[in-house]
Amino acid sequence: MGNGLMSIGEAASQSGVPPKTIRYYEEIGLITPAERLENRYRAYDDNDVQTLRFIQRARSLGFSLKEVAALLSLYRDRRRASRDVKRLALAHVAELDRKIAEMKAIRNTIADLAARCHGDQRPECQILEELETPEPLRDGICRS
Amino acid sequence: MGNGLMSIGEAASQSGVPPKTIRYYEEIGLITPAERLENRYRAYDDNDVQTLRFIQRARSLGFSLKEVAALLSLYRDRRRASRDVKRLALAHVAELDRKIAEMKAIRNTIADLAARCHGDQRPECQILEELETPEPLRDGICRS
DNA sequence: CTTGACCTTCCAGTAGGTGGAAACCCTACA
DNA sequence: TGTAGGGTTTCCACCTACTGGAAGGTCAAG
Repeated sequence: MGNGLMSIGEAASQSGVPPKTIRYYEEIGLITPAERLENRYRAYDDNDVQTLRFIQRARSLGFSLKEVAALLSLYRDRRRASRDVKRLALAHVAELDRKIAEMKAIRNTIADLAARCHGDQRPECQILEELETPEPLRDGICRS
Repeated sequence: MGNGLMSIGEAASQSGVPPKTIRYYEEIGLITPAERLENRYRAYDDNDVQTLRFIQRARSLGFSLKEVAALLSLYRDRRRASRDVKRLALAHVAELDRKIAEMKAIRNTIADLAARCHGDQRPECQILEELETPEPLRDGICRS
């Protein structure tokens, strides 16, 4: 293909998004359906690869596909206000902060229990006892 | 039901596990199939509720259903060594630590980008620019 | 001419449920 | 007696974000 078009495999290796995933993104309408060659193979240009790379990076930063779709439409809109992009990013940060706090609390609860378990041959185990009948909550412990 | 048996709805409200989820747990074999009354309704006793509560707590601490199944079999085994329980708990703590670190790195990357975006009417946006063409990695930034 | 690496489609499965439909059961109330 | 409501039963579909595999088409090299 000397005309700036490439196969799905080439687009995959240039963007970091696997072929299967590219087809999936097309199927769910995240990207516009690729052109087809005579043999029905999908054909991509550098612009498509750019978009795929954009998606790949947004995903690696933990944005959901829905958020990626929003980012993409902002990305393509030359007139967008940066305010809208920032709002989306800050909402994501807030969500991450929430999840991190939750996981930390859970982590500490389990680490706490594990510290009180001898961890030897004997059957007595504070961990199972707590799961069976929990003690009253202490600070930093989250049970939703 | 005066005989210590209760319906799925009652078991649900006593354990905190919704009826649908109880049926689901039965379907996947996490709990043993409930007894049935003449009318084919499921019937639970206090022991079943205890088990459901155990599951509910383990789930709220982020254990996967597979891990919960392992905890349950340890829970039911009076001869188990507390070492085995502790190992499972500590593995979970390690996994949580990994995820927390990953999320923190991602969170900081996005917060960083957002700080460099004006967030006003203008279209220029550092966030989209970074997604389009990333700068070299700096410390604390994770891109998998 | 065959081999192997691509590509195509479709179907199924992952985790952990949730929502809804259609039908049955039981009780209370008019 | 009829009915309205709340439970319960089953089954099927949907959610996220893919991934694996099967069956078949295409193409270039040896």
